[in-house]
Amino acid sequence: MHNDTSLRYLEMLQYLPVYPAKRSLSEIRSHLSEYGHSVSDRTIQRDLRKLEGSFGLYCDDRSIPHGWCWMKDAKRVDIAAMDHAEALTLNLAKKYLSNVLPLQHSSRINGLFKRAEAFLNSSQGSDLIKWNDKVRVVPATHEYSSPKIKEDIQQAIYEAVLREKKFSGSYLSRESQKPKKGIYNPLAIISHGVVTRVICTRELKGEVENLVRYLPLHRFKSAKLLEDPITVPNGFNLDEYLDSGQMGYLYDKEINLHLEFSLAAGSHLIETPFSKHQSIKIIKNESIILKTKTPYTETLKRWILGFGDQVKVLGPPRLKKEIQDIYKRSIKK
Amino acid sequence: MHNDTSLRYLEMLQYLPVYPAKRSLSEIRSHLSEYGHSVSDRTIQRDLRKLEGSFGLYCDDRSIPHGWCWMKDAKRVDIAAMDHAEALTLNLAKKYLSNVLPLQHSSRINGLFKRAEAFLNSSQGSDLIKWNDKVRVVPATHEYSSPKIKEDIQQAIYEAVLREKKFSGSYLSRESQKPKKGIYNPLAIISHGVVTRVICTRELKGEVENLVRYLPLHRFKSAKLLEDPITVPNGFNLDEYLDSGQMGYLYDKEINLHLEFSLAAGSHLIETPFSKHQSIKIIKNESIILKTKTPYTETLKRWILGFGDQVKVLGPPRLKKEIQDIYKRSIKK
DNA sequence: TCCATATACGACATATAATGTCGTATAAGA
DNA sequence: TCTTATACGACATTATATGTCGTATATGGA
Repeated sequence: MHNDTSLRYLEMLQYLPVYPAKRSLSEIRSHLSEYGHSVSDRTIQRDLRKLEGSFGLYCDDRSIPHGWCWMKDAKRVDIAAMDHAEALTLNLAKKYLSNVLPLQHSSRINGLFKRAEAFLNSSQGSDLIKWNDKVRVVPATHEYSSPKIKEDIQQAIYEAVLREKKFSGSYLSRESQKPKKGIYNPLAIISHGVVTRVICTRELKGEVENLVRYLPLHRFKSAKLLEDPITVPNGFNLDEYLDSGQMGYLYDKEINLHLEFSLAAGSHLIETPFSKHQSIKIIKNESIILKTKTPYTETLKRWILGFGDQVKVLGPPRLKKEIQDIYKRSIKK
Repeated sequence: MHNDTSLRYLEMLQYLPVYPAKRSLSEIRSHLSEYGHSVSDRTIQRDLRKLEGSFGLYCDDRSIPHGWCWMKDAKRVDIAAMDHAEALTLNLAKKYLSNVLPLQHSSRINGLFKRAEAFLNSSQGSDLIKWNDKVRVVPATHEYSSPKIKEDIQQAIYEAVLREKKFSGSYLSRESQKPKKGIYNPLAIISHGVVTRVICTRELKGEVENLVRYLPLHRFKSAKLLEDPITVPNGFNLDEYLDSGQMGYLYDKEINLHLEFSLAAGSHLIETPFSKHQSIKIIKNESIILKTKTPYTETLKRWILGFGDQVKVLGPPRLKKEIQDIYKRSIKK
């Protein structure tokens, strides 16, 4: 016999699916006994009624046997059983994120991914189907290898950011040979492609520098949380800082972008719009005209350049000239 | 008085952090009483000892008061308390994924994200700090708006893929005005940027077509899982299919890419390598040479073009010519 | 329509578990 | 060294959990 009742409760809660799906007494019974909880039917029925209130279970009693499940908005739905769609989504998410965020260290999200894989591997997820041959993430843009970040460093800096505490650390800048020790005032975390950065100011000899830096986490060789509250530079605001283009290489806060695509290259805009407020016009099945307001950033420039001769810049004139100049310089090389 | 013991157990389990961190008796006591479980100290101590074995808790008894926590590799760590680093990571993950995967429908992952936000909002996550002003995902590539997919359609198709069952559905192709009904043999799911596709064959009048299609989920107007097992086209293999370039517009399985970057544009390769097997050479602080083997895909071409005149293709010759031709055509426009 | 079967659930007796209390031992910190 | 907080064994006492039985009722054949 197993330890006790509470374990059985958990096993049950974990076996019940989320709302539209449901489980009957007999299913629950055989699941439980499979896991070493052989109890009478009556006990199971009582268990369910007891858990119902505290966990937000729902009992479909329109027919017999009743069908039990979690309500969709229950607080602790995360305990509930997986279904195929969810397990697959999680697997995609894992593949997506693994190259982009330093989440090797999150035992929770890894636990979730593991559960999804366990589900997919289980017979419940059907008879040993090679699901792994059925899911792929094909990158739509080039994927760089992501830099390694040490768990304790990430931990310390993230905590410092959230608790608004300073941290001491040694940082190896691109130019120098050996790491430099210092005290940092962390202001925010920015994830930018494969690089995660901490926005911060540095202190030298107790004097807070005015310069706001954006330092990649992976260049820190050590970091230790301090208990002193941070000093925020006068009037610092994250969005303003980002808008000022320190990171995104912003050229202009808003331009009226006007592009002409070849039909082949532009048709994707019909289903996956450039932005929510784009307007497109299909000309005689020959080309596609895109008009939209957008900030002019380095990212936008690269996006346009990536289409090569499949796109022609109609406006604004400044952008048109800039792109043309790039082409001219390229040819001369 | 509250419902019962099991709830208190859960509350406790949820309050304990993962390994390096730990909680003492007094902390646990006050947390519990805050949630309406006012019990004697002895009871708490007994609870912990009882749960210890079943859940893989660890008790640091080198000093008094003992410190309790989850072992890092415990089965159910997902119940454990969040910490700052994890909550922040989850919040980043949410921002990342939300534009890329159809996961509005996953109650579990949304539950997880909600828990992270609840943690960040709680006083535990420190005194009402505006954490939301401290985390941003700055897209490294242009972000399209993602097409909407209906929950039930996604559900049905994902389940069909994983259980290797056919599904019937109506599909609105780009060209036609009204959806076409049909029976589909789903083979795989591919996530490609903001577009999620199902790889499948179609059946017409009970006859399986030979053509393997890759249909975006968002173009399905309905989908219903059938119980017939799928018919897999002779010799179908997902990786071979993808390698054949149906989706990635593959031009060549492997080329010896040889590029010359300006120092400014290429220096990111030092920390975020193009791939694991790249070789780079920094020339006289003037330029950076990248050599690597890589498949030649549409994505690669766009990546190169995106750098504009900051990069010069040295080889292979075919690629060099292709890029040059693109520039020439662009200028003529 | 009726019957066999599986389920739902109230009631009750009983075994089991949970809890507070007390006593003693032992760290930690002042 | 003293004070205070914790750890934990033991025990009495509730409170709970559980199987069993009985009755009612829905379901799905026959």
